[in-house]
Amino acid sequence: MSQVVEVIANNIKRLREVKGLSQKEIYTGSGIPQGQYSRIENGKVEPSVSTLEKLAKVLEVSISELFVTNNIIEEVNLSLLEKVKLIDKLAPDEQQALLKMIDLAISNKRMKDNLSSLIND
Amino acid sequence: MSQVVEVIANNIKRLREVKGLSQKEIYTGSGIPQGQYSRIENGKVEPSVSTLEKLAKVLEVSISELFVTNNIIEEVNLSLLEKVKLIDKLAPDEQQALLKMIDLAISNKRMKDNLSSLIND
DNA sequence: TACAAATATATGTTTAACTGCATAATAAAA
DNA sequence: TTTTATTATGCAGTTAAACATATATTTGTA
Repeated sequence: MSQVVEVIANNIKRLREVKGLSQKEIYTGSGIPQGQYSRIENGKVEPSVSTLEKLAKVLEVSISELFVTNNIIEEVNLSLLEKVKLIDKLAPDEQQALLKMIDLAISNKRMKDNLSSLIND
Repeated sequence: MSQVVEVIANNIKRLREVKGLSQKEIYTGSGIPQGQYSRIENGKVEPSVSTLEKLAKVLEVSISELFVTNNIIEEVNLSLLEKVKLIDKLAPDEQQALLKMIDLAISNKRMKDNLSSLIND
């Protein structure tokens, strides 16, 4: 079974305990059958997205929180984020020009990567 | 179909396009059958977690990013953010050049804003 | 332009996995 | 031991995954 299944199982259990909820409160509150919840918390099954949605709701968290502990915001370098906000405020033509340059640099990099993989493989 | 399905579909498509990847690059790179990928990007199915895992990998994001809707990040232009993040992958000299141009454009805008406020106030 | 070939995207069908219900096994309490 | 609560499992039904096939779009060439 996937690595993620275990992560999900642990996150659910952790969140449940942190909030002082019993298993019963979770599966009754979420409408997930008890048997299924048993399998989920034991990592015996890979829950569907809609099931995770129900669980996130009773646990009062976003679905994303069931997958990882480190949020997007932590990954993204803040100054970069500020920069993005600023670019967003530029005049359309300036914005376009910048984006074109970025695209160019990126596609150029991709070409290089493809070439090197052709050579090395 | 669940609300989340649409969110996922949109996020995947957006990330793919921002990174300048074709559908083919995604489904070959992820090992997801072409037909299934078509249905996913069109929001016709609710992808399993392990499928999302594969997609997140080729898109070079965490699974949680496939779910984002109401985050602080939503204030900023998501596509723009992804694009700027790609700068990270470039060679240092190219990176610097781009960032300099961005800064230039931004400071240029500031100057304009300051001037106009001088004039108008 | 017209046509063919190639590429890209969408859909029909079978197989495998999760869900939901029923039931069983286990543990706790009286 | 009997009762009750809690957790686990067997099985039918539903849905996504995988494979095969079809449709649509793009590209190349005369």
